[in-house]
Amino acid sequence: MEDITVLVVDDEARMRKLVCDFLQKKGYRFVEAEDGEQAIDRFFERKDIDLVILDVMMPKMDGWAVCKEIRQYSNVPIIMLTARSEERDELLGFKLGVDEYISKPFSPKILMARIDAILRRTGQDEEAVSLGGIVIDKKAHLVTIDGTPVDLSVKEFELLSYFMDNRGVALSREKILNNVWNYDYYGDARTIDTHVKKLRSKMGTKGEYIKTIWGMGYKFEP
Amino acid sequence: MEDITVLVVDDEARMRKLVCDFLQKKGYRFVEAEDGEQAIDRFFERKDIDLVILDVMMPKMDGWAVCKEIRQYSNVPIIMLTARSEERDELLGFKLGVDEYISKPFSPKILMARIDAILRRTGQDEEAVSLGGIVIDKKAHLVTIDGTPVDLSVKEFELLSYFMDNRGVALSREKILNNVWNYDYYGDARTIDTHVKKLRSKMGTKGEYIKTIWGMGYKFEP
DNA sequence: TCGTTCTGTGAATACTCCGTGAGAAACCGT
DNA sequence: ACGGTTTCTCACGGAGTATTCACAGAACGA
Repeated sequence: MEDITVLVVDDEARMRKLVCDFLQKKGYRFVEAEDGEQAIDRFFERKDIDLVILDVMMPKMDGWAVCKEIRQYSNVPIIMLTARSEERDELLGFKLGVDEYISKPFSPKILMARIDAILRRTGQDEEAVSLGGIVIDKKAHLVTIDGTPVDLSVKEFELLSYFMDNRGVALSREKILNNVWNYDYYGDARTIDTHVKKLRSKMGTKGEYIKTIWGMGYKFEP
Repeated sequence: MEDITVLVVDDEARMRKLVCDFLQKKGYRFVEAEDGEQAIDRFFERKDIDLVILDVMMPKMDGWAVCKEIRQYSNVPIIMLTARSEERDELLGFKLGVDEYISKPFSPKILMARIDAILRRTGQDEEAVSLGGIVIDKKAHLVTIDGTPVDLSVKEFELLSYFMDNRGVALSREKILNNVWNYDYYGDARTIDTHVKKLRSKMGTKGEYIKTIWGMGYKFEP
């Protein structure tokens, strides 16, 4: 696969190495973190993490806490590594938005199979998303509306992309800033508005898909 | 478990009945469609379908086409029923956004287990609270009464949300202020009344669900 | 019944938030 | 370095909302 980056979080170096070796063999890129805090830092530093593999038991900040924090701002798929598969933990995890569980010890084959399945399911390596006549091809960085290509800047593209990944969901400005802009970006609130304006105008009639929710933010709804 | 509606699409009446019987036993509501076109109609007629079970082989419009069409506008989970599990089909399906495959013949137990798993995973039974014809979807920031959407301001939305989370509980003005407004808000007591008034009027007949408790506060009771 | 207390209501006011355009700043390829 | 493009900032006007207030009328208790 091309350019899929996986964040591997585990306090045991041996375990990290094991997982990373297999990831490398499969052609994925990876980033390591040895505790929860580092994981959060790494995740928000880089904006291109496509999948997180997370150990539950860790010093400083355990896997649940990391998961919760990440979920505040991102829908990135998360695989949890647990020492044992306890039913209770699984329920907690589902609430927090964990996508998959693997209990140690596991065979790397299983891990890789799950990774593939999740990426396929969440469409990280999908070619194009199509919604109500709007086709957005992340890989080609191309957008067409009803067949005719639309010229978007990078920010506009990312904004539209974020909207389309979250259709029907009310998105606060804060959330949009944290996802489309850098995590630590503290700019003017009007910035988003300006980009939304340009997007809307470039989208023609379909610009109405981007709805304003007064006092709240925006929502994309085809 | 409450008020989950499943759309069952299959051209064989026998198969539909089999699936629906089990759905009913599990307490799910269901809608049937016997071909692709009907499926699309049913799906967009009602806006409350939480899950689609879709046969691949059908006259007029096959399962793939239905899936593609639905995916243009909705992220609803889709389970595909296939005659055989062919690798190629699975790949196509994943691209189209199919959430799960089950190949015929299958045991109803398996089907039910998958349904539960998917609903849990996609969290369709979270977030949206439904009471007496009023559906409030916090994620989409959307309220519908008997199917028709109602336009609420943010404050009204939060107030209704608070009421619905505390149905049957007598709520003092102080409590409402502390929960819906900032806890350091020291405004006029009439403020709440005004908002309740607007809420009631926007809710039509269902406005009566918000009952006044004289000398005390309000209570929401569908 | 009557007075008191509390609530419903409509209008007026104060306020917050959004859309917009112009321009500054950063970025990029040449 | 230069010109064009993209991104960001800012201030303003208008739209939409929250809050206040005064008053009428309902509920309650004596």
